[in-house]
Amino acid sequence: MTRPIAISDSANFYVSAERIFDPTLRGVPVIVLSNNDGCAVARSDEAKALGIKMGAPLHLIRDKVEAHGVRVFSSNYTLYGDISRRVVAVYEDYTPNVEVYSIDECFLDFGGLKDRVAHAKSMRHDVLRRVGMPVRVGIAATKTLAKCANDIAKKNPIFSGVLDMTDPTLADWLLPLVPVGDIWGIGRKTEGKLRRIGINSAADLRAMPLRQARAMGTVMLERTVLELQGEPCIAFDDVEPQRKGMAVTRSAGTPMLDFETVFEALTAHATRAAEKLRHHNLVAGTLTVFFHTNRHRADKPQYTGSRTTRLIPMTSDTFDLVAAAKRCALAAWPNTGEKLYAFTKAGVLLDDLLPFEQRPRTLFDVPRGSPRLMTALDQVNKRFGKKTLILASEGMSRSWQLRADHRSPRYTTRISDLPVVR
DNA sequence: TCTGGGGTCCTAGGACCC
DNA sequence: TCTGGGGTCCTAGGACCC
Repeated sequence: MTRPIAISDSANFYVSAERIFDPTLRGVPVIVLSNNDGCAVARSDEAKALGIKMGAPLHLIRDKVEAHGVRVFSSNYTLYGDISRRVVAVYEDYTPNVEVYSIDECFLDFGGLKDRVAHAKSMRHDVLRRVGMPVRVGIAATKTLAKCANDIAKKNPIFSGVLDMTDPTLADWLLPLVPVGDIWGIGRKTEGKLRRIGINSAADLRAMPLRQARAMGTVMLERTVLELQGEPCIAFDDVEPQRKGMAVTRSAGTPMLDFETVFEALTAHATRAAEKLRHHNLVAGTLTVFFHTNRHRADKPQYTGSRTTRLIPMTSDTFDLVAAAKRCALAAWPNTGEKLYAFTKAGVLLDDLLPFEQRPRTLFDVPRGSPRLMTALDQVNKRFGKKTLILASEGMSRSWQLRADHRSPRYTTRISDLPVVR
């Protein structure tokens, strides 16, 4: 038999992270908003019970929020990232192999254990005691089955947060309980297709002929069927893969009406992208810029601008990226009258990433950009705080900057954010 | 008034080659 | 009259994930 895999995920991760430091949030409805305070992306159980859906726009649920005194937070990624690292550190005490899958989920190698359930339970208690984060664990022969087990444990308190579904007989009993749309890898479109032919649960999908799965979906659907049958197709992978692209995109707090403002935002995004590249010791070969108007406003003029350019030689230099972004933005700018469009979102995408050492050299490999200046820039901004040194083209008005009206203190990473106790 | 951000993988189809 | 076949590479777009 293959090595059992566990997946551990945090309950309502962002909300639980907020609750660690503010006990008054426990037992009451809490939501955490997406960037720009747009949508609810995390909800406490109490908020879910009020009927607040995942991704609900704040302006559409305002009444409910006010009527029930829902506590509202802007997202505080600095805090969540730090809590996530602490949770992973506990997992690492319980298994030699951890695959960090997302900010709140890890796959764990649970091979060679005598009593997997006891092991998972003590891990769970330890995460709660040492970090304050409630987690749930699903265990099975494949990743997809482990996700199913986790889903069942989440919805049925009888399992106390741990379900080991390694036993096939148990899987026979439980898989009919998992709706087909809740299976890992089955999204809205595929769910629709499957339900139309009478496949409604994980047990149904497991029984689907492979050829039919391949024909209806892609190899991905075929793989999902095999995984449900207990045959691993998605490898356990605890080495971080080489990332292929990165993006910095933001909605604007207020609409951007002219080129200067859009370019200020793009300067900030390209600057941030360059910082991320240097932090990972990467260079990029392609840069794309885009900006668009509000798609939810059919009554307003719509425009999407987008241009891609090669970066030769490949670079992580802020000045190079900002210059390339400006060329793209100018080329994509609408040549109609100014201020016709209200742009609400802009972004910089980088592709063809390579480790700096593996970059292709030009004939004479003339040093490009200003590596020492970039090092100095990064050091100053690290020591004196983000955005201490910026390019002038980022501007000072920051009218495009996003809203975050409800952000909690960065309790674990910024001393000045800590509340003063008298 | 107000609707997120950052990823991965797969496929189809076009361009190009011999 | 009759006009191949089989590759590779690249890109755009779809679907999915959290």
